[in-house]
Amino acid sequence: MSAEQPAVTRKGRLSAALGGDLSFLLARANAYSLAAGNAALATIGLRARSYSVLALAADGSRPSQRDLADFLRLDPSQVVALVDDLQTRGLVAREADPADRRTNVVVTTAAGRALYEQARVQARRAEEQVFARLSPSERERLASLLQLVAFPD
Amino acid sequence: MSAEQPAVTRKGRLSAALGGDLSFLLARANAYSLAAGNAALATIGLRARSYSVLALAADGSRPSQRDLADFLRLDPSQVVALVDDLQTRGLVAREADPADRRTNVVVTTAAGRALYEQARVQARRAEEQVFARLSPSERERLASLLQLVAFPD
DNA sequence: CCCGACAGTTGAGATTGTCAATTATTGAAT
DNA sequence: ATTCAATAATTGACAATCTCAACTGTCGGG
Repeated sequence: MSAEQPAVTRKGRLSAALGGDLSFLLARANAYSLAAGNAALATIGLRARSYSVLALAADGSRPSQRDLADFLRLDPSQVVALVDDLQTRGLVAREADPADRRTNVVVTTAAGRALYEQARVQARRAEEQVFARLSPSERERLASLLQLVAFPD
Repeated sequence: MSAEQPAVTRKGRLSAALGGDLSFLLARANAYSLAAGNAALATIGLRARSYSVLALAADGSRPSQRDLADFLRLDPSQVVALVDDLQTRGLVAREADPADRRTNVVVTTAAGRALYEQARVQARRAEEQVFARLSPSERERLASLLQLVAFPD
């Protein structure tokens, strides 16, 4: 016990109402994670959002914009803006889907892949910092619990 | 196993890049939680944000706006807008802090407490739905892991 | 008394979330 | 073959949120 805290701390007092609220904890943890991610990625001109699009495009899975919208839980119109931006910067390209002419497949350029490699390092750095207090096994446990919430198939 | 899924599902393919990324899982889980919360609270004219302010004001801890900003991880100017709104609707009031004239203490009115009781029911309903796939002990485990991330004292 | 720090407020601009409407295309049912 | 509901992408509009800078009044220490 540190000696310089009041008997009832401010955080302690406020925790009563929302402190055990999973939704609140999720929101606050996410706020930290987002802030750290954006800060780390700012050095290379990306935001968490654009990084996630770049990452999905970079792994060769050839996602459609619809795929991206579903997976990232974004409105399709947001994906348009994100891909527009990355495309203008020469990091990704829209390719026609031979099987369906309505569909655009998003792929990375060489420059996009190169930047993604750098971005990954930064993203990892941010994640390391945000989840520093969790052991590897705790991180796995957290991931599998979050999976159940994030993918309620 | 349903018969109409391709051998490699779309989700499965995309999961490769970000699927194990704690930051991404956090973001996606939070998106669900926020959407469910806002939907449930919309019936009584609140959003997750205003609900959280109301909740903190309602439990008698007499938080200052600074306390609210820190706890909810908001910019102080956002708290101004939130309290303005709740105050205009007669749900909370700003009280002078006798110990520090710079500080406003946010308290609930009778109407605010009454609405909060209704809101709590809705918030619980939303939470129940978002975390339906977690057992009580899994929820506790998740909460304690998130605490470490959300409050990195 | 002075002065750096803090609480609250205002205002601005960027980012994100949400929704409606439009075009081109698809796939399925006539 | 033709029609038609559903889908992918896009555009546009608007609300909500985030982030920052500047300003006022107050506090607390030197």
